Amino acid sequence: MAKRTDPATEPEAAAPGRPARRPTMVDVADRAGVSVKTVSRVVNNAPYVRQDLVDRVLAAVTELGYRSNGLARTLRSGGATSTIGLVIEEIGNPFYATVAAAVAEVASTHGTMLLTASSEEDPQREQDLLLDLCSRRVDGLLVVPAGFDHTFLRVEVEMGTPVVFLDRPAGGLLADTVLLDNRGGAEAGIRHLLARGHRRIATLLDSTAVYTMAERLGGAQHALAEAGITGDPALIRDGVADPDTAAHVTADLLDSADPPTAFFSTNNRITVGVVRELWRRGSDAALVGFDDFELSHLMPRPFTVIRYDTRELGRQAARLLFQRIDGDDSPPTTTVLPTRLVERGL
Amino acid sequence: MAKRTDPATEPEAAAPGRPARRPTMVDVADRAGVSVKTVSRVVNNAPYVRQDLVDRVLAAVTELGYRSNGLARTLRSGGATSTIGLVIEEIGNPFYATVAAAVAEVASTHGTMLLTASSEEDPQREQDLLLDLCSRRVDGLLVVPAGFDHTFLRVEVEMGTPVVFLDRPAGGLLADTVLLDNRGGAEAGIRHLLARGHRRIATLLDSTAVYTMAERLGGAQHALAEAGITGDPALIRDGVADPDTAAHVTADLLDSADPPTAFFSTNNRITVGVVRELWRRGSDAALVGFDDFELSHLMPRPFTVIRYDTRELGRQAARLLFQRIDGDDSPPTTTVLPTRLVERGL
DNA sequence: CGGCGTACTGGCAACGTTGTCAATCGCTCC
DNA sequence: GGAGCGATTGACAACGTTGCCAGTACGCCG
Repeated sequence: MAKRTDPATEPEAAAPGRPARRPTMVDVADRAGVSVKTVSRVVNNAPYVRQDLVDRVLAAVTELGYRSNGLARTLRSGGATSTIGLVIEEIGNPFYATVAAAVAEVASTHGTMLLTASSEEDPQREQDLLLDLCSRRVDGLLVVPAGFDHTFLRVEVEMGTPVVFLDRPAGGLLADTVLLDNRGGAEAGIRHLLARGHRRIATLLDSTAVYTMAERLGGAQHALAEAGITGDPALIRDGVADPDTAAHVTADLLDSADPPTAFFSTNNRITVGVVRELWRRGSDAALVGFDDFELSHLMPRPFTVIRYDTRELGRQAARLLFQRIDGDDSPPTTTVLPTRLVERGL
Repeated sequence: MAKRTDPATEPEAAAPGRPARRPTMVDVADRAGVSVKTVSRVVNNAPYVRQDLVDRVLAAVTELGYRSNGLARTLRSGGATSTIGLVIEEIGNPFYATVAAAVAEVASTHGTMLLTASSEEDPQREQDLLLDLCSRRVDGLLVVPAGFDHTFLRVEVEMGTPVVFLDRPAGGLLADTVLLDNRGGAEAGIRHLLARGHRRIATLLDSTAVYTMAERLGGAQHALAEAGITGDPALIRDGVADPDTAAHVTADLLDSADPPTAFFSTNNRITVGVVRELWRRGSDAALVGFDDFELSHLMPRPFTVIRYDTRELGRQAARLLFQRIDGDDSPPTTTVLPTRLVERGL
C-alpha cells in the first residue's frame, strides 16, 4: 500500500513525510482479533474485559501507535470537551499572563485545558474569537471584555456554555462578573495623599475609554470632591499609554506654572514613567500608583501603591465558571475584589 | 415541540438552567424547509445555492441560535483542528508568557488557536499533557521540554503531528529545535568581567539539572579556563532558586575570607537578589546577569546584562511549526538565537 | 428537437467513537 | 435440574457534519 521502503531502514528521526493514516479502533480491533467495542472498553478502562483480551488490545495499541480520537469521543458521547476558553487583551501583558496562570491552575484541577486568545481590544475580534470558541464547544468561557455589547453571547449561555466576565463588566448581558475595587482603591490612594497635606494632585491615565481607567479616575475625583477640592482639569492627563509618555507628561506638569505636589498614576506602566522622571529630577513630589508590580520596592525612589491580588481575580473567576459548568444555575453574581494601600516612603 | 412558555416572557438574563439541546443542522433544515446538505452549503458559503434559500437558512440559523459544531466538522472532513498545543513550564513566568504571546501572534496569522499547558517541570505531567494534546488532534506541538526522554512522541510525529522544541533540546528525538546561545552569552559575560580585571568571579545558578543553567555555567567555566583561571568551587553556588536566596548567597560570598570581586548571575530572579544585596551594602562588586528584564535599567544599581529576544524565540519556533504543518518535510533543524551583551555601569 | 453544459438540490454514506441491547457462558441457588 | 445471575463480548445505531454522486430544471447550441 505505502510506497515506502522497509520501515526498518528508517532513520532514527521521525519521518513526518510518511503519509501514514492514523490507526483507529477498527485497526486495533482487527489486529487484536476482538471487536471494536472491546477495544473501546479497554482504552477506557471499562470493567468486564478478560485479562488476556486486555493484554492483546494493549499490545495492538502500542504496536500500531494508536491514540484515541478525542473529537470523536466527545461528539459521540455528547460529553464535555474538557476545554475552557479565555479571551484576554494580550497574553504578553504581565497582568493577563498572571490571570491566565491562575485560571490554568484551577482548570488543571478540573482536568481541563485552556484555550487562550487575545482580543487586542478589538470588539469585532473579540466576538469572532468567542463565537469560534463556542463552535469548538468549549465547556465555558472567561472573558475580559473589549467590546461593550455581549448580547450575542446570550444564545450561547442559554445553550449551556457558561460565561464569566473578569476585570470589566459585560455589556448588555447579565452574567457572572469578577471585578476589582477600582473606585475604592483610587479613593484610598487619593485620601492617603490628602492626609499628607497634598492639595494639587495630578492624575495620569491611559484612556478613559477603558472601564478600569474610568473607574479609577472616578474614584480619584470622588475623593477629591469629598475633600472639597475642585479638580483642576489641567491636572488630569489622559492618553498616557506608555512609560515614556508618562515621563514626558510628568515633566510637563512639574514645569508648569502651578505644579502638582503629588501624582496619582492609574496603572503600573504609567507609574514606572513617573518614577523615572521624579527620580531623574530629584523631585520630592509624592506618588501613589495603582497596580503593584514585581520590582516596585526596588525602584530608585519609593512610592505608595494600591495593590490587589491578580491571581485571585483569575482564580475566583475560574472557580465560578466551574461551578456553572457543574450545573449551578443560581442567579448571576458580581464579585468585587478588595484593593490594599501599601505605603512606601513618599 | 418545546414545552416552554412563550420565549418573549423570558427575563433579560440568560437562563443557563434551560435544558436546551443545541440545535443541529437537521433542526435548521427542518425549519428552513431545505435539506441538511443545503444548510451545510449555506453555513460554509459554498456556491450554487439560490438566494432565497440562503436567506431562509440564515433566518432559521439566527432564530434557532444555531452554531456549527466544529468537532463534527473536523471529524468528518478529516481536516485540521486549527489548534496547536504549547507546553511550557509555567504561564505565570514572564519568560514563558512572552514566548506564549509570540506564539499566539504567529498562530493567529494562521487562523489557529493556542492550547497552553504548564508542565511544572514534571516529566510525567509533561508526557500526559502532550499525549492529551495529541488526542485532541492538535495540528502541531510546541514544547519547552521538562523531561529528558521524548521518544514517546516519535509515533505522533510519524502520524503527522509535527513537534518543535524550544529553549531546551529534546531527549532521544531528532526534531526541530530553537535554542538560545546560552554558552556564547555566558562566555561573553565572563570575558567582559575578565577584561575589567576581575579574577575572582562568583557564579550563582538555579539548578544544574536545567539545561539552560548547565549551559550557562559551562560557558562561564569555559571562558574562565580560557583565561587560565582555575575555578574556585566555593565561587559556584547552585540551588539559588529565588531572589531571597540569591541575596543570602551574595551576602555569604561577600563575607567570606576571600570574597569575589564580581558576580555572574545565570537568570533574572537571581540577578534581582544579587543587586539588592550589593546595593544594600554599597558594594562595588561587578555584576553581569543573564536575562534582561523590563525594569533592569531602573534598578538602584547599574549592572551589565546578557540580553536576548524572547519573542523571537517563540516566533521562530511557531513559524517553523507552521512550515511543518504546511507539509515541509526537510530534515529537522536546530536554530540558535544570538545573545547580546548590554554594558551598563559596573 | 435532441443533446449537453450549468445551476442547483438532496440522499446516502462515512468520519471514529460510544451507548444500548442482545447473546453467550459458567455457575449458584433453590 | 432449570431458573437466575454475573461476567463477558459483540452487533448496531447514533453523535453532527461533509464528500460523493445522482437528479432536476433550465438555457443554448447545432
